[in-house]
Amino acid sequence: MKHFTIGKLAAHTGVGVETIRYYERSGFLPAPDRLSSGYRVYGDDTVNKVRFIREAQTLGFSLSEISELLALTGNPEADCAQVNDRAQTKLQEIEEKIQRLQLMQASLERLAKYCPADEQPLSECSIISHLYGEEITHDG
Amino acid sequence: MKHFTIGKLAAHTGVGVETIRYYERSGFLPAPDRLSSGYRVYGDDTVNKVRFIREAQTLGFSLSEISELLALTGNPEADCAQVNDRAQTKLQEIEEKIQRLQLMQASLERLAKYCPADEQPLSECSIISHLYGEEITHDG
DNA sequence: CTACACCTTGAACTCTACTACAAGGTCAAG
DNA sequence: CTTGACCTTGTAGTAGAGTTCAAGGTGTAG
Repeated sequence: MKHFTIGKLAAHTGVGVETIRYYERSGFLPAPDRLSSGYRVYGDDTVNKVRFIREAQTLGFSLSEISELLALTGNPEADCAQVNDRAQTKLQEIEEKIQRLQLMQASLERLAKYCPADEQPLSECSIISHLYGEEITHDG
Repeated sequence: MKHFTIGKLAAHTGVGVETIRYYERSGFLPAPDRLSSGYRVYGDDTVNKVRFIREAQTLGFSLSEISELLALTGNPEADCAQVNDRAQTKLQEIEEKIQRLQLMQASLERLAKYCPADEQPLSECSIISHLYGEEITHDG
């Protein structure tokens, strides 16, 4: 197991040193071991943990939701029934997000299709009307 | 076209009156027409616009990113090439989000599978190790 | 043994996205 | 023609997620 100071951890994950301390302060990362000097020492598992946090954030999970995801792991006191239960809940949330994104995707694709790369009036080129089902009439 | 006061608009979209004024102040919604009394009057298109904003927020888009999405629409000065271009960019972002969510989904599903509803030590039940490719060894 | 980058703590500051409040005008019901 | 819900503006406060700053300790290269 490699070990990192906070600066190396920050460099490997692309976040600021302050952010990592903030995560610790806020309970999103466990308190690491310390050197005699007081410096924090992290294992490479923490690199993955931090990357996971950033990943999940870009997907619309708040830090406290990410905590719940992280809580599915690493707690040897919890039993599998509990983990399984929470995993199912999170899976539903993820499924919903995917479906909504796919709706948005389909709408944008339709928009792009009806807005090809030449000049046309754009009054009907609305992602919203595409999303909310008002039929457009460009082909008339 | 139905029309709404700010209160009705808020009720129809599930957001607060203050939030709608905040959206206007911040340029995410256009300034609506006013009655002689000064009351704001909205058309039902605004209902869809506000719903779209909330939808997109839960999908991890910030308000300023949502602005960009909304800017793909409703501007009769813009030409289709421009709209098409930006739509493609946004489509890529959406595609990435979907792929990451699907990765997360697969990991959680694997986690749930290896953590069935009976008691086991959870040391290996890590969504992170599932995501970041460390092979687990429950079947040994 | 002195630079200088990197570490420590704690507190203050910033930005985003609201949310609440104060002081007052509007409008429909009784 | 008053009550009370709903509207107006403007300002201030809050929560989440960092970010910056001050004052000082650590560690290593020259």
